[in-house]
Amino acid sequence: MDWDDLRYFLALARATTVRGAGARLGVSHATVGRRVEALEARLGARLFERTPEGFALTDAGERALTTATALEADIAALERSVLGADERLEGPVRITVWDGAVCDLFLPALTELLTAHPGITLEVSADPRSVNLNLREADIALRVLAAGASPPEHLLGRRVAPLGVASYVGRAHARRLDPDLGGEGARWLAYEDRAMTTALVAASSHPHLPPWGNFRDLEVLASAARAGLGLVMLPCYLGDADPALVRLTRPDRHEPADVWLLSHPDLRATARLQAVRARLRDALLAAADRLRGVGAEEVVQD
Amino acid sequence: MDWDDLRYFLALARATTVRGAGARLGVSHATVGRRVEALEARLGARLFERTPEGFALTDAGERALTTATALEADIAALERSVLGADERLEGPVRITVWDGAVCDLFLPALTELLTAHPGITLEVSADPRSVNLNLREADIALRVLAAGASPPEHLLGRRVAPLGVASYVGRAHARRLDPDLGGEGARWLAYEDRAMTTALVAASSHPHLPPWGNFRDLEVLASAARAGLGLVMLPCYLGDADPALVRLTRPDRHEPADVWLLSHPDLRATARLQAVRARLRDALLAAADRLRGVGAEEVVQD
DNA sequence: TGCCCCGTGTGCGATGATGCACGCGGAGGT
DNA sequence: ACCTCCGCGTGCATCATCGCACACGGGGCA
Repeated sequence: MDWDDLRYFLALARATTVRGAGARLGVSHATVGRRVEALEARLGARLFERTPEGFALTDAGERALTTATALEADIAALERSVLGADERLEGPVRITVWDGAVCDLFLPALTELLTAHPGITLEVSADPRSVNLNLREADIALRVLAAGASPPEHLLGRRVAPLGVASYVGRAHARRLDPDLGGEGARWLAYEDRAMTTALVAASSHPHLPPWGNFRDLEVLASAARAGLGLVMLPCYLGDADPALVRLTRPDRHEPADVWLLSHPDLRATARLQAVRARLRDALLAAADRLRGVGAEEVVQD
Repeated sequence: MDWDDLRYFLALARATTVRGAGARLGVSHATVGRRVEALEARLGARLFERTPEGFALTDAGERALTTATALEADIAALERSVLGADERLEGPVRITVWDGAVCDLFLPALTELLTAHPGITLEVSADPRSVNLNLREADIALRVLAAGASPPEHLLGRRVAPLGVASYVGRAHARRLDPDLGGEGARWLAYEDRAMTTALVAASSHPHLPPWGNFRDLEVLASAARAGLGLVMLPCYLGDADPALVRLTRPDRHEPADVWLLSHPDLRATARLQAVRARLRDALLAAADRLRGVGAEEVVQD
């Protein structure tokens, strides 16, 4: 019995295809198939039903999934436990941000630390989805939470700054699109998250303008605005930093959300994480104005 | 992170030497060392302190041991869970007995079942130590419990017969050693378990005779008796079946213990285990007289 | 109805892990 | 004080495992 086979089983149960599971595990789909097959042989039971739609769990598979999920959590806890006692300024630090552009706000502040301790390796990933710090998918998470919301239970969290959102228009298209400059037929470029879009539009300076389109990434949204496809509401740190964008004439800065710095309590004492966290926090506090979007207002004058 | 490394870690934590751990796992000692080393590298922490006396757990190792032990239990439960639903009369059946000689009492009764279902493979091991059925070290255990004692909690148990113990002497040495035939200087050959030996001697027909020696295996004890090294108290199924042994003239049959048939509730519904268990139980019930040691009394007449 | 795309299962070459044999160091016994 | 035994770490030959490429089958779309 190879305990590692349960890792493959778990991935396959979640992905439902050997290709998908292999991609997540970073191995070939053939390996996933072989390992799961071996596991079934050793256990003497079929864990999956091979259907044209993919791999579906059998009853035995469902029971195994329960156990395997618990195992995964236990092993993640083990990792955190031993990592929590690590006093060396070496090793990987995994940061996840909700949007890649915020890196501009803190990466420069980390260079000194990173050059002083070349053993520390940084892994930054941008992913708007929530990550599971309990499973150690990351060590430090930068996330945006609605104002007033609390971070998940049992997580070490610090609110570093309110996140300002403002309305922007492509600089080259301001006269054509800004309603206050006589623009006609303008529309809001919409996030993929329609509920959030509706809320943002309702609270905006021009709640009567219709939403249009469906953009998932902030960067894409900014690009669409630069191209003059419509008006857009963006985090100020993004819109203000983009010279091809300009805020609408009528100010409507919202601060509906806060930026949080999250990490797992088990890793509180880990030296390298402590160091990175401290620099990160300071950098974000120092960049609070840019995150709120104050001090950078600029309006196109007629 | 290879989950299987935790299996090696666990074995090493218990064996304290890579050689011992390798032996238990059925792999080379080099492999154990390499896998544990890899685990430590991945976790970024030393789990063992390399001392001249062997591998000692560090603090981090102690914490890891807690988790790994829990993982082992979970995985064993998973095995039982999927195995419990196995309706095929195929696969391994692992039986452990407290003494190899009892196999004579039930193996003949299994031949029919085993020839009818060649897919069933039998693995029998004789080990007087207690086995952990929760960890699935065996599927079915035959164990001797003191009269009145209960089987471990949460275990499916059935008392199949009282175990008779009687005193024997080598047939060729009866006249010389049996006190009731005028033997002088006789002594009891002692079990390794001195407490049990003392209790047995005290309850015997000749409590004044001194214990002597230190014999671990029942078979060895019987051999010593055959050689005339002394008197011996043996389970009746053993002594009565040995033509070179004869019971002492003064009867002193004890029934201080019971034979129990133990298995795990999770495996109750497993077809092949059900079948084997049923045959096993019937065979032992049919052999109850031999286990008690009645109907086979034989006394050397002067 | 025919085409295309996606996903699974299999054969072959390559890589990485395993087992074996050896050297070394320390502890215990004589 | 010497010797011997036991256990750990390392180099090399072997073998299992993995990744890659291909064939096959089934559903979706035009």
